[in-house]
Amino acid sequence: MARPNDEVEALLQEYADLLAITGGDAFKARAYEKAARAIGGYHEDVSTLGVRELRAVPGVGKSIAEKVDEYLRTGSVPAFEEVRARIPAGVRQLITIPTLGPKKAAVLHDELGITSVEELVEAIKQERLRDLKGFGPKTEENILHGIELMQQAGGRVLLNVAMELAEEIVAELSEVVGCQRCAYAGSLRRYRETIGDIDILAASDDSAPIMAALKNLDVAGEVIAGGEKKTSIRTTKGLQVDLRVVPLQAWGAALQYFTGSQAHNVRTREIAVHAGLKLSEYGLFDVETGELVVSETEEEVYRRLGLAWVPPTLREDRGEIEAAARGDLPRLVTEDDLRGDLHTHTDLTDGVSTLEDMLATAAERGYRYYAVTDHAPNLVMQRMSDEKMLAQRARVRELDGKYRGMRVLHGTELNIDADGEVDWPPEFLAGFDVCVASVHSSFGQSSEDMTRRLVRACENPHVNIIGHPTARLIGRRPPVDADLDEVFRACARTGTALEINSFPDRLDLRDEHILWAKRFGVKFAINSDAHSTMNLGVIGYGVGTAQRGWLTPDDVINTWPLTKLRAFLRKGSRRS
DNA sequence: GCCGTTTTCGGCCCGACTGTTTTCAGTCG
Repeated sequence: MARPNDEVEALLQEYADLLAITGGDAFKARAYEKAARAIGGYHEDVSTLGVRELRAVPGVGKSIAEKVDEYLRTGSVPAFEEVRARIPAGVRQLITIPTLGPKKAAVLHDELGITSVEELVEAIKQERLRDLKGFGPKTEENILHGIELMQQAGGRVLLNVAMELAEEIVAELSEVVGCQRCAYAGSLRRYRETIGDIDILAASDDSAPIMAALKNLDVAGEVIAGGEKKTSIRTTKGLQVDLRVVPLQAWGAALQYFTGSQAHNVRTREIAVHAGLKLSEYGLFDVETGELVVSETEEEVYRRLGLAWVPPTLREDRGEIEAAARGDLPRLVTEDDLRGDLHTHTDLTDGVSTLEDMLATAAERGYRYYAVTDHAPNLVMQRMSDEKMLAQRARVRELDGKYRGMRVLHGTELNIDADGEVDWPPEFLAGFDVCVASVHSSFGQSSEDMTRRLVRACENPHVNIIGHPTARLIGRRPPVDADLDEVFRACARTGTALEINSFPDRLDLRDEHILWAKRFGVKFAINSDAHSTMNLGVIGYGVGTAQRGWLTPDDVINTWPLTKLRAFLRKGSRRS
């Protein structure tokens, strides 16, 4: 399901890397990087665009537009092939080793003829790096260590793993005497689906005790770097934690800077430069006088740049800068907007908590309505039967409104089979208040078959929500291959919502797909897919993902009042 | 290579830390 945009992004990034390795104009390499990012995040499918339209993509000029066009038409670009022929793919691999960048990789290739990570390890063993200028014993050690790390870990961890650790660290550091403020920033604050390292920011006049506290954490494995303003450790499990300590008066500028993303920061700094200002983690300064303009809060920094405060989940340079400048950033959906959860399980199937416990916990969260959606019989291992389901429904009706007045909906999670059919005949399905339908098998179907399968499920008048639409498991199973344009169109046409499944290893749909689907007029349901009372809280990760997809409360059916929701659940064809 | 109510030339985001250096290049975020 590689989007043409993703493919072109990868191609341009590769060329940028190779340019960096071959030396020459560093700005040229940066221009390709910038264009790569812009195309990766561009809302239109680049394979449908000609040279003129490609040039409308920010950062894409005549030269890159022509190369992209050529690539899309012929599958190759001579300029790229030429540099590829000179720099073996293995050399590019070298720069993925931490502490080894393009300059050192070039030296290794040019001086020693090294073309792969394996050859590099061998060369170090043979002490062949000893004579190279700029390579000392510590460099060798760092390279070997970096290779080791790369081999034992994919590097990134799931959002919840990083979040739990970060909250612990923030709590610990906040206790240090002299610590005036402490918070996590970085991709974690932006709710990216996986996290490469944890960024912690603290405010204090005396950084030493806070740095020491970080190094002394139980989870601290090794110290990667330790300075007055910045300290980096690696936890015993291999996750890097960066701590920056700034004076309290620089808090806003520092938080803005360390939240990123890099692309967003480049944009904000460019705006500063054009206004005769300089933006750094210490504040916004007047270039002429060197005087500090603002720095205490993020709001002030953005305002002085002529921008509304940008929610962290939007800071990816996907149009939020322009929207902030125009003053029409979306009013993003929040966890408080959610009136209910529409995909949950009990111990009747594979959940571990009873119906009563789930309802009690849901009611405590303040939900106004809540759907119980246990698995249907076609997932044979769940041992569902008509009798069990009807008995549960009777119990649900008894408990409806008994927990703080919360309305309880009776639903099910159907299984979309390889042909797009679901469990039970229509007359039985009609008895449910809400039906989620999901793919649980035959993940490897062709794009054509999978598309037909999902569209068929949407066309079923009883299917209200497509559960975890791409069925991916982050780091373990790729998304199914389908023509998402077709699927999104079918959802919009039939009044079928797409789920944003909040489980941290799913987060499915993902942010970019949400943005994409929204343009078709699709509605969404942010669900926990909870299998125990403990899981109901994961819905916060789904909300973060929805925000990354620019969703407002109106886009999300489980923020709606129950009467409006019920009307949606009747779908167009069954409107009474 | 891109881009322009400072511009079609001359800029391009900014700073911390490390390691190998005697004043700075490379890497990272």
